[in-house]
Amino acid sequence: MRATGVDTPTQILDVAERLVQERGFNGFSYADVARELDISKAALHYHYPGKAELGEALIERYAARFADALVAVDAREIEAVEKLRAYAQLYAEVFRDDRMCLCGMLAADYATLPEPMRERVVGFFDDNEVWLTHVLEDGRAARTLRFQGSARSVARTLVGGLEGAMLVARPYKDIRRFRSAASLLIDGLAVER
Amino acid sequence: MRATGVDTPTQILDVAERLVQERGFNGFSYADVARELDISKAALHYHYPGKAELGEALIERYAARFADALVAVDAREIEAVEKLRAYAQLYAEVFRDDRMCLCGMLAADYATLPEPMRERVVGFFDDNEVWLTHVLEDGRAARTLRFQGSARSVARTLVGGLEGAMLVARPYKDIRRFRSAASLLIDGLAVER
DNA sequence: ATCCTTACTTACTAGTAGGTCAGGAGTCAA
DNA sequence: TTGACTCCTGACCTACTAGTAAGTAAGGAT
Repeated sequence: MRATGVDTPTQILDVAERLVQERGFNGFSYADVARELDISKAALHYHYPGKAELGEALIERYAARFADALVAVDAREIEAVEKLRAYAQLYAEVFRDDRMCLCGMLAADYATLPEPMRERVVGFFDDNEVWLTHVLEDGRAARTLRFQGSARSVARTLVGGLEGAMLVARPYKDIRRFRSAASLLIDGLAVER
Repeated sequence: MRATGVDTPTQILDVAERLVQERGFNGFSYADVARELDISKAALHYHYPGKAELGEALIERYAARFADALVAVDAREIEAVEKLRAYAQLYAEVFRDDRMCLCGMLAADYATLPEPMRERVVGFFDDNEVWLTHVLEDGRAARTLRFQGSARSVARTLVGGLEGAMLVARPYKDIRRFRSAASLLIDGLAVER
């Protein structure tokens, strides 16, 4: 453990996470991470035997943090549309410093990922979809949300829409592009009053 | 020129395009392309001096084909909403055989791209945005489309929404996921009657 | 005092990355 | 029949890739 007070495995995850979110899974190397932390490549292999295992750990931590954030949103006594806005806000926070959603980035790299990573990426999207589906159903039942089609299909459209909004906004380095798209996607579901 | 009747530069673009759309710009190599075409890596360098130039040629051709398709859509005397559906259909065709939109994929790889490629990727999105903005404005004027906010911001939401729908649908290998999201995005703009 | 674990290091491997260069075969016009 | 041009190959280069082998300093347990 070094001066930062953060243990090495965590520091490795922090650096690798940022690199994957910025550059993609095939856009960074063990050497990149080792250089930034000023440790040897072999130290990385000590903590994470291979890139596949590092990738798995990355998704696991990211998904867990996201899941925690969703639980926190649920704990707030707010209307469904506000939960959707809070959900979009999670994405907006990720967008800062030119980062793409980790799993959105890995979805792009999907064809080159080892199988265990693939399963976790899909699991992340499934979890998001389930959470959004519940929020949408609650909102429809409470008549604060209105939409055509199944809650599930709207949930999928939202996940895709927000991931895509990040993807396209990133080259422009303009978070307003993301916010504008997120607002249009969500406001269209709100019952006017 | 070999038995196929297609010249080498075009064959190179064909293979490289598929590889980028499937695996990303950092997920394929000159060796991959050379192996598939059964020519030497040096032959690739003869036609495209470096990966950057190959990438530029890739985007140029892709954007030109896309632009031609948009002109063809415009030539058809159909309502704005049908033009939007035709636009989404262009994406759906790209989605076949596990391909992501070339520029959507390059948007993910954006941080690692050489500057000339970056400019062309942004140019592609700009062109799409402009075309969609015109269609949306025409539709609003003809009262066949209805939406909140500027046509420009809706255009951006559509580009992002469709790119993201492809991105997320690809791990599931399910074009219905894409079609469903595309329908929800576009039908929400149509004036009911 | 010894043994064992943790957390590394240096030095190395085989393989792949993008890229270069000299030259050769085929075509074509003068 | 020579020269120029196009399109290509084989041999090569340097840098980097993920990963491994062997060793070591520090610290706790017995």
